[in-house]
Amino acid sequence: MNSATRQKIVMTALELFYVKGYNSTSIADILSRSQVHSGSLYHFFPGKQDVLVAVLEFYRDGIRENLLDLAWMGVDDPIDRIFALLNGYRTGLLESDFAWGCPIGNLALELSEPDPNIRKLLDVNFKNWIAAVEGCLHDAGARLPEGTDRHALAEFILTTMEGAIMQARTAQDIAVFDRNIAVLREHVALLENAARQIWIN
Amino acid sequence: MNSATRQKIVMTALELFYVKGYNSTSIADILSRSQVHSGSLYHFFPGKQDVLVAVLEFYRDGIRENLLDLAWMGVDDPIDRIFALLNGYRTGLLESDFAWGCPIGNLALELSEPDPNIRKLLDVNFKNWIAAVEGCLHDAGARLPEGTDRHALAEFILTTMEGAIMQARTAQDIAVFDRNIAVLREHVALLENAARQIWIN
DNA sequence: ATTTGACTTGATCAATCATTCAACTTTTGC
DNA sequence: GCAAAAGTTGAATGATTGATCAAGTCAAAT
Repeated sequence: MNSATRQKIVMTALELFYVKGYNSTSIADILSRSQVHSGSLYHFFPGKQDVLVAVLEFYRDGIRENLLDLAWMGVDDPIDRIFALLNGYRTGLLESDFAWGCPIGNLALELSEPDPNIRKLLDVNFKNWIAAVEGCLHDAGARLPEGTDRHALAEFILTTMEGAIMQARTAQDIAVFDRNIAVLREHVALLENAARQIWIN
Repeated sequence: MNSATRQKIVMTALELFYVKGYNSTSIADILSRSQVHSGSLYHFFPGKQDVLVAVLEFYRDGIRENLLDLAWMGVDDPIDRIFALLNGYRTGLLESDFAWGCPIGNLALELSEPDPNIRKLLDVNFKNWIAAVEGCLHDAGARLPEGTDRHALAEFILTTMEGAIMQARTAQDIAVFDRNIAVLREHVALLENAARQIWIN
């Protein structure tokens, strides 16, 4: 059930949805780009929306090897890992001349009234990202003040990333992204400071 | 050049673009909802994109009276004003059952390769919002540490708002929004603390 | 070797898309 | 009061949309 054709469709759709968005990507776009005929596509997928489901499942199942492992290669410090992850998106913005961003974030805002199934897949993708960052924050241990809500902070880091991408793309200026990350860095620094203060007293 | 018909078109398009997005809103949608005939629409606008331009200009020109004045009614403290503004979006999410969010943010992510004119309008809308918040931060004076980059902080507050909306909408859970705002509140509190520390020493 | 079922081909479909236009009505300027 | 301009009406256009399907290919199983 995972033929080369099916994979070609999913990867092409992934690429197109990422750059053009879901609604602006036509089935014809996917077909011509992937060199697949419509009958084949509809053999594997009941409809366009099911292609999106497959794309979101690909993101969901591959977050470790396609995202985290790459961003964290050679980075061990848990706090550094967080900013290494964010820096991956920065690189994407620069390399694509602000065409890329966060594929999940784009779809989350584009699809206004998504199918419940799709909404859940978007949500689980966010949740997995948050869980990964939350793991880093947990690994940071006593470097953060006791009682810090690490889940909320992980959500906040996703928030910062999404908002920073949105603004940088619109302004077509990476400096906006950098300033946002700098404020986040300062926030983390303030937390680490507060944790040290408690330690001293 | 600003007939009742034209206004009806712009306000209807504003509403539809907000809820359904730009690409998912058809001219036929705008026409049927606004009870206007296609000839009239194309009398005022060369095409669909020009309707979007008019909508974005409406946002740009009305930020004071349509957004800030409403959010800041009876709120004088500059820091309170910032969170009152954010609370306005929270109310929108709740009242619309997560259909609303930030109209500019939605469009910014939906339109992947926008016309330069449109991109600039999106950008200027963000910039005006940031300038308003930056004004509050300026009014906060010595409550923030000397040397605080108030522009960067204002950008960061927009970032927080956009990211919080995105996550709350996707999770369909206002608690996500609240947790994000709580972390931002904590960051501001840490800054105010730091400002006081400097004052004491 | 033949049958079976998975897969491919590509012409074709109805629906919807943004847009056009000629005829018509109303408002404005003189 | 009349001519020009502004605005309205709604049928029609061609392009594109997502989707269908009958005919064909191919590999594996019996």
